[in-house]
Amino acid sequence: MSDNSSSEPSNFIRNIINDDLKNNKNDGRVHTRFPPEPNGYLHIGHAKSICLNFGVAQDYQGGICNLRFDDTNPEKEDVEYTDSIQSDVEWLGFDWKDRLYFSSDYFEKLFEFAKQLIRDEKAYVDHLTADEIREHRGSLTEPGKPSPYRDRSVEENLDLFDRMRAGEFAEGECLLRAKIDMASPNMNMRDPAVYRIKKASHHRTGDDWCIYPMYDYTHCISDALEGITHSLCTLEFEDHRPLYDWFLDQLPVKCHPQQIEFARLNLNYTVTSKRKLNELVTEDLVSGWDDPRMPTIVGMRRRGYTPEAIRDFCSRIGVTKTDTVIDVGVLENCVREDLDKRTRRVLAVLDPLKVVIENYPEGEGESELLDAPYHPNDPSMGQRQLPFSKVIFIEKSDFMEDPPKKFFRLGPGREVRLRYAYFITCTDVIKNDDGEVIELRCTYDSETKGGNAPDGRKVKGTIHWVSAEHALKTEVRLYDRLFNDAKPDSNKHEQDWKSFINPESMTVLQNAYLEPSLVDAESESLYQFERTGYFCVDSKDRLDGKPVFNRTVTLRDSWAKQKNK
RNA sequence: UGGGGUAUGGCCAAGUUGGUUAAGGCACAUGGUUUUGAUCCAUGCAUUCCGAGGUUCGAGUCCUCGUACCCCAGCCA
Repeated sequence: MSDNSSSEPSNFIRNIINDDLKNNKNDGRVHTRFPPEPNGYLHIGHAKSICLNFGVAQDYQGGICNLRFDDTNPEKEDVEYTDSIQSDVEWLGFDWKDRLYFSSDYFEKLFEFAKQLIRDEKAYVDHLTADEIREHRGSLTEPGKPSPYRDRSVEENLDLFDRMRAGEFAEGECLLRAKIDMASPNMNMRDPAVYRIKKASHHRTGDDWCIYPMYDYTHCISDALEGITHSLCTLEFEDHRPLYDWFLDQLPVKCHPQQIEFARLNLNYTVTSKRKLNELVTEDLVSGWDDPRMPTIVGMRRRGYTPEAIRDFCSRIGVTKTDTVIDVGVLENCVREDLDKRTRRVLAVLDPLKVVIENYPEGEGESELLDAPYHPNDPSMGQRQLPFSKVIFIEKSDFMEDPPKKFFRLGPGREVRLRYAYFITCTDVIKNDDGEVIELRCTYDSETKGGNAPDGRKVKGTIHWVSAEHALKTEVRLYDRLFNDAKPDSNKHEQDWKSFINPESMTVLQNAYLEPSLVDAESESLYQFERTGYFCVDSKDRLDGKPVFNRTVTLRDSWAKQKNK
């Protein structure tokens, strides 16, 4: 196995692994795992962990990464989640090969190990109630007190534990605890629970068990059984490391993985707590886990984010132990960067303004086809033909009756270029009774076909358009950030975080006119609508058989900045 | 003095055992190219590394004392 030689930036975890390799620790193996609990959908925060665990493994020759479900709490878990998680990890571009594991597969071994702990007088069955246990635990500044059941005999404990498994006790009546140190300054070491009674059926083991092992006990042993070398987890488990090590030190396992903690991902303007995401879904504040505004993998996918962009994002933000908040703009920028090179450009008018070209031939069938490349900087993407005719639509925002000095677009008497078509000059403005501009009259210069004037005259603005008679009219959804506040997830907003939901996070346009080539756009396919943004075909909804488009992200807009000055 | 962590520009983040000019990305600013006010290209952007002392020829890197913030009292993970 060789040192990390990829282009991935160095980070403290890679440095540790490099050192381990140098010292021939773990016989030169690098073996990680991604260990989600199947109790919800994966989100951008998980993507960071996935990219780290799978990424680190694949950058070392022979390195491997397992997918393991930490499924020790049947009340919260479900196959819906084991399925979606696998599909998400796969979509992100990672492959666990034949190494799909479940902690529940180790239940029998875990049970035997627990008996070993009892025999070694390292665990006991406690009959205190949950409240009593809390009282005995002490506080952050005061030591705990031992349970009166702490010194039961090995025989009694063994018997009681067997009877727990046999279902002789009610939930909460008793539990198995590790016997460590009730006075430890580390709360996790004050005789933590090892097994509790839950008369719930498990999504994989059904009703085989009525006692279930706790995370701390299960996780380290699962890692050891799988031969994991580096067990990467988030910072809040730092205090659990002594316990992780304690269990493995007591038990006859040959492998003792090294737990290394890194900071979880925080993104501004978004929430990533499972509880909150769940609330958004159950309270119908969004359309589901895959609502394009959700920071879930399925949501981002439906929004048009690509695995490449998400992976790039994860590598850009780095891996450290510093508690930070990443600007969501970084993610959006990764998406723009990836989409810029991979999408075909098309013309789409989202907020239409009718334009009649008065000197263009009139009548049925009076139209022509204009060549238009799919990507100005990448000829290999080919081209299509755009139908042009007397009546077209342009973007309302591309016309101003009284334009400021730096406005390059259309105005009374002004000339602009219609992309890949002709120069047009606005000759008349038609308004309704409310004074609202409802139609423009223009003339075109037939010499400028394709967009260049033979006389060499220049035009400042180029705008997009769509032929009215040929346009594909369909639904386009404009998505924006779900929250207005930069920190909806902070403690301060524990109560009112939902009040920061951006009322304009989704705008449905029923009146969008797209170039006709888009009728056949495939589900999930990505485009750039020139001058407005990147869009993808929604994977679920259609409108009268026609594709519906979701805005993935806008284009950078220096004009908008200019305006705000 | 409960315990465990973290502090490098607006946001991230390199900085292998102290060695000479503090990487890179994002953002921002300014110019150039451009039939997308997009892309692309160029340039600029920390006399300073939470603070104060100290060691040293030399410290972001070592020592001391402070300060701020995060995590921990589920039979959740």
